[in-house]
Amino acid sequence: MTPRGQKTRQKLLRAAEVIFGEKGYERASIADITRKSGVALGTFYVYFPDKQSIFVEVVDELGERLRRLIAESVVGISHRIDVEREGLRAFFEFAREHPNLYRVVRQAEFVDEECYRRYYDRFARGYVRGLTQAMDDGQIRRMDPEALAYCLMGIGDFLGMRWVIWEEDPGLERVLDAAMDLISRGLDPRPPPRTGKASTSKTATASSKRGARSARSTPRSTAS
Amino acid sequence: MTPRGQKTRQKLLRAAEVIFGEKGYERASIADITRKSGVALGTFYVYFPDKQSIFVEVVDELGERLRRLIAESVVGISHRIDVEREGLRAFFEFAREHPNLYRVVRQAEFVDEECYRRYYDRFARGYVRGLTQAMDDGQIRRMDPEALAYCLMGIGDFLGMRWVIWEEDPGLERVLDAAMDLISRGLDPRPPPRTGKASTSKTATASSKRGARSARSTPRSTAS
DNA sequence: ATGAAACATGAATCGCCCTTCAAGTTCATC
DNA sequence: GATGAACTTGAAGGGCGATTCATGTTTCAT
Repeated sequence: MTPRGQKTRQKLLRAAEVIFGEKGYERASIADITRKSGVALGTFYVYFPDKQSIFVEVVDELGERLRRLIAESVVGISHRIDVEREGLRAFFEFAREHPNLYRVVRQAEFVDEECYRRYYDRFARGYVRGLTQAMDDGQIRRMDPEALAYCLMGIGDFLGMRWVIWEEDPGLERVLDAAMDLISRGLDPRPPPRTGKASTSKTATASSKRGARSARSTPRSTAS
Repeated sequence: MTPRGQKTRQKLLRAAEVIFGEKGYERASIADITRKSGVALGTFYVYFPDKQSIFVEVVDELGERLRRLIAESVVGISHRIDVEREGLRAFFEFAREHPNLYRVVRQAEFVDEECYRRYYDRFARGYVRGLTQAMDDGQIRRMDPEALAYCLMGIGDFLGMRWVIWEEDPGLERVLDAAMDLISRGLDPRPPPRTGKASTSKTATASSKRGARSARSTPRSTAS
C-alpha cells in the first residue's frame, strides 16, 4: 500500500470513530463514513472488506492507545496506590478527549463479542501483572488479582461515565479523591486496628456462604 | 384494556426482552417479537406505538424488578457491609436468571439515552440514601455518597459481567469475597493504624492536585 | 513517454424491516 | 342472538443502506 492509500485508510478510520460514536454502529452508514472522510463510497471497500471490519479495527486501536497512554502516564511512579491514582486520571483525560470511547466500546458487545471481551481482557491482563507485582512488594494487600482488577476497572468505568461523559468536569478531582480514598484503604496492607467494633459482623468477614443474614422481619426495605 | 389484551401485551413484552437481548435492538425485528409471542405482526401496533416504546418499557421494567429484588433481599440486615454483600449476591443471581439484563440495558444508551441514564440514576439514588444513613449511623466512613455509589455499582457491574455473564459460575463466591474484602476495608470507619509505612505516599492521600507524581525517568512501563 | 498497478468513483442492485390499513374474529352484555 | 367494542390478522407501502462493479484517474518505474 502506497502512502497515498495509507492516508485514505486513516481518514476512513478517523471518520469511522466519530460516526460510530455519534450514531452507533447500526445507524451509522458507510455513506456517513465516506462522506465525513471526503472519499467516495466505493473507496471504502478498497480498504475494508465490510462494515464490521472497520469497526473492530476502531475498537482495537482505541484500546491500544488507551492502554499505552495509561502505561506512559504511570512510568516512574513507585507506589501502586499512586499508580492507581495517576492511571485513573489518565483514563479520565483520555475519555474526555475521546467521548466516542465509551459508546464505541459498548457497541462492540453486539457487533463482535470477541472484540469486546478482548478489550477488557487485555486491560485486565496488564492490571493483574501490576497488581501482583505490588503484592509481591508488599505495597498492597494480597488478594485475588483478577477480581481486584475487574473491581478497579469497574470503578474507573462508572466514574468516567458519570463525571466525564454525563457531566462535564465539575468535581472530577474531588471524585477521584473519593475513589482513591476507598481504594487506598481497601488495598492497605497494614492489618486493621484491633480495637473498636468490627468493620463487618463477625460471621461474615470472608468466605462465608449466606452467613451474613440476620433475622428477617417485615419486608420493608431499609436501603438500596 | 381487557385481561385478554393485557395477556397479549405481556407476551409481547416478555418476547421482546429475549429478542432484544439475543439480537440487539437494531437487528431485532418486530416480526421476530411477534413471531416469538405467537401474535400477528399488526397486533404489535395495537399495544405499542413503535419499536422504541417497547424497548424502553423492557428496560424500565427490568430496572424496577432488579431494584425491588435487591431491596427485598436486604431487608432486616442491620450492618451496611452485610447489606452490600447480600445486595451484590442478589444482583448476581438476578443477572444469572436474566442474561438479557446486561445486553438490554447497554443497548439503551443508543436507543434512548434518557432511559439509560434513568436506569443508573435510580439505582444510584437508592444507593446514596442507604449509604448516607449508614454514615450517619457510624457504620461506614463518611465519604462522598454519590461517588461511592457509582464505585460500588461499577464493581458489581464488572464482576457480574466477568463472572456471571462471561463465565458460568466457578468461583463466584470467591470473587464476592474478594470484592467484599476490598469494600469492607475501604468503608471501615475505624482510623487506620498509626504504625508502619503509609498506605500511600504522604503527599497524595486526598485532595491533592497532581501531587502524586514522583520523578519520571525512562518511558518504560512498570505496570498497567 | 508509457504501461500497469494502485487508487478512486458513484450509480445500481438487492434485501430487509418499520409501519399502515382494510378486513375479519371474539366476547361480554343486554 | 344481536350488538359493538376490543382484539387480531397479514399483506402491501415505502424507505433505507450494505455491497458490487464497470469505469475513470493517478503514480511511477522503466
